[in-house]
Amino acid sequence: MMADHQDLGLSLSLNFPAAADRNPASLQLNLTPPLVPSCPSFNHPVRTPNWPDSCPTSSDALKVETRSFLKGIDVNRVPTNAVEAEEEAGVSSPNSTISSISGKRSERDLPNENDVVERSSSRGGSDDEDGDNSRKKLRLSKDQSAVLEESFKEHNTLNPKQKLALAKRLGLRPRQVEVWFQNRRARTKLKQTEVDCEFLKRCCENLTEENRRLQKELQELRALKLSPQFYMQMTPPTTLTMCPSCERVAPPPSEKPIDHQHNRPHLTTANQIHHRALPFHPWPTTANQIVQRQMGGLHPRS
DNA sequence: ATGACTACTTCATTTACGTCA
DNA sequence: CCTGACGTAAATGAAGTAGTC
Repeated sequence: MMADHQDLGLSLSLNFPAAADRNPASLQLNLTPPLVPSCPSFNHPVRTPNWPDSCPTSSDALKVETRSFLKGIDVNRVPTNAVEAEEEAGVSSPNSTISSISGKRSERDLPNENDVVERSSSRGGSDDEDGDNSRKKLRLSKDQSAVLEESFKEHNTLNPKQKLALAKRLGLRPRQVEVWFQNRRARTKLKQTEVDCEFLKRCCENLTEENRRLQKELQELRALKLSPQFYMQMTPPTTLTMCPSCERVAPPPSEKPIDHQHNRPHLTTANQIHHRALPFHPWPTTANQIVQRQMGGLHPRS
């Protein structure tokens, strides 16, 4: 039932054409969060917005909600007084029920008899007709889920006003809306983690492969070096050098330096100094370099 | 200015329930 | 019908921020 990455709108595309050439099936990842215009500007009244790494992504979670059990039956319709009761409480945090009753966090953390009674009545009051304290897990209707998804696409956190409005609109308790957003954020994060994990796995595989290839190349070069007749014919050993400006491997000294960015020979003097090739360091120093090297080879900027 | 306290939020984790194969 | 797997609503606790005194 769990939708795959695409279903959750977490399809990623890394935009590394060179990598696609190498392994076309491998990376269509896009780790940049999708544009959610209202995300960064979302104004949380109390706390500085804590935007997750990945903003809500797509509407495809809607596709997920197509199971037969939904069938349009709204099992969660609560009497409007349930919403209003919580509205009157003025808050709807996870602890709102308690804090609105006790008024003190410390008391909330130390449940007492009233606590239990209040919890069961406020959380499942309208749901638990039989009056026992067991929580009833209720399915949200297709429509409710759709609206919540739409709202989540706009902003993945809610301020109290939005929460109340949404709850009223959906006929849910604000607490339910809040929990839904909480769980939705968790699902988004989980999916993103899975995608990131997969991506790093691919990076690791590619690095391993590259390492294997380089080891082999090194072995071959050593063999050639030990071969006397070949050794005599060889031009002086060259080390890979890299242009610090354009990050291309520099041509051998016999060749004219090329200005890759403009596809013409480098100018001499000042420009030449600027583009003086430095020894190529095979090990990338930043994660970005790793990714670039993995995906784009030696010259990711091209 | 500073610290204690309160009220509120978020996230991570766990629990419990509904559905399906 | 039973059962285990899975998805998810809800509960819980910890930690953080902001306002007030």
